Amino acid sequence: MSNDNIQQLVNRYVDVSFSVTKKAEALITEQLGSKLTHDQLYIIRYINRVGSCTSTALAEEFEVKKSAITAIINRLWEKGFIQRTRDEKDRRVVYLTLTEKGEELFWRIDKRIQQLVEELISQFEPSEIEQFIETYEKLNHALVEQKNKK
Amino acid sequence: MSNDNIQQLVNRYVDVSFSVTKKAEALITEQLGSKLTHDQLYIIRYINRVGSCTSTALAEEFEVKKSAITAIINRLWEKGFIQRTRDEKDRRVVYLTLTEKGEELFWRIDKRIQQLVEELISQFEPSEIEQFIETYEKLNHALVEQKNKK
DNA sequence: TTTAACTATTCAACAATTTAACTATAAGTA
DNA sequence: TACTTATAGTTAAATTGTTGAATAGTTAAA
Repeated sequence: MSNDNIQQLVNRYVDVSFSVTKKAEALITEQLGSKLTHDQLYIIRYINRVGSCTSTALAEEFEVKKSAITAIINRLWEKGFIQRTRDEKDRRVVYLTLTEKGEELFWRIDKRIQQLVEELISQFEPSEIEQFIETYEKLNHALVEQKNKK
Repeated sequence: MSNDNIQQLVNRYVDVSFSVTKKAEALITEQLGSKLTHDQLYIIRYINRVGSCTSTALAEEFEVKKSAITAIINRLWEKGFIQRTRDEKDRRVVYLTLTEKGEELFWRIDKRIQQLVEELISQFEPSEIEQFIETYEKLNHALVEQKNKK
């Protein structure tokens, strides 16, 4: 593939992924109200999925330092969305879980997001969506490989 | 499409787009050194493409307030990567352009990014990439439509 | 000419991030 | 057992990006 072609592909990809992310987050902002930031929603979404996890796990998952996680968790804890529970066996470890209030909030926001997505994807063939996400996941895998090579 | 299917698609999409963005930015971080942040690179990339633009245009393009742009531009200006030029006809307007130093920096980083992408996309069929970006652009378009509806 | 609109900036407040230092706990070793 | 090293999490200072409100200067409209 020629340099010009690659240049064009990079530009198209960067533009469209940037634009889509921005627009999707703008849509979701209305659902978040002033209760959560996007990063906070991502964290809550993750904890909801795994049920319970540690700061270290979150830091690895989100590829940031642990102190960054502490800061976000503190804010969510102050708002009453997250609980901290010390492990009795290993007292260094703190397990993070959603409170009932946190679960309820996430459930409500997630439902609204699904409604928005439903409107959106009705315009696509299911096979096109499937192919799109598959290629995206393949790209993700290729990035992991490239990272491991170094 | 059933609710469960939509739920699954949303989850897969959010996960993979988040993951790819993180990993791509991690790869690029090494190229940026301590000279630029990612947002600063996005801004420089845009100005490089259009040649010259205003704060207002950047604020619209990046969907943030003008004061956020002023802050970023100030930092890039302090580092000597960006020039400000007042419009003589309409003295409210300030045109932003890259300095020679800014152009040279962007050129160097962009070249490295292309090399990285080249390694990556060699693993894909050109038609698969083309289809992927087309669907992505279609999604972007659908988001614009949905936004305008409101 | 006065009023309204627009362009950009400043400032205060907050969120997310990194780096470095620190506390507490657990595990390994001599 | 006592010393050392490693791990989990937090704290504090500094930087960056963000919003919202206020402001200065300029242009357009009434």
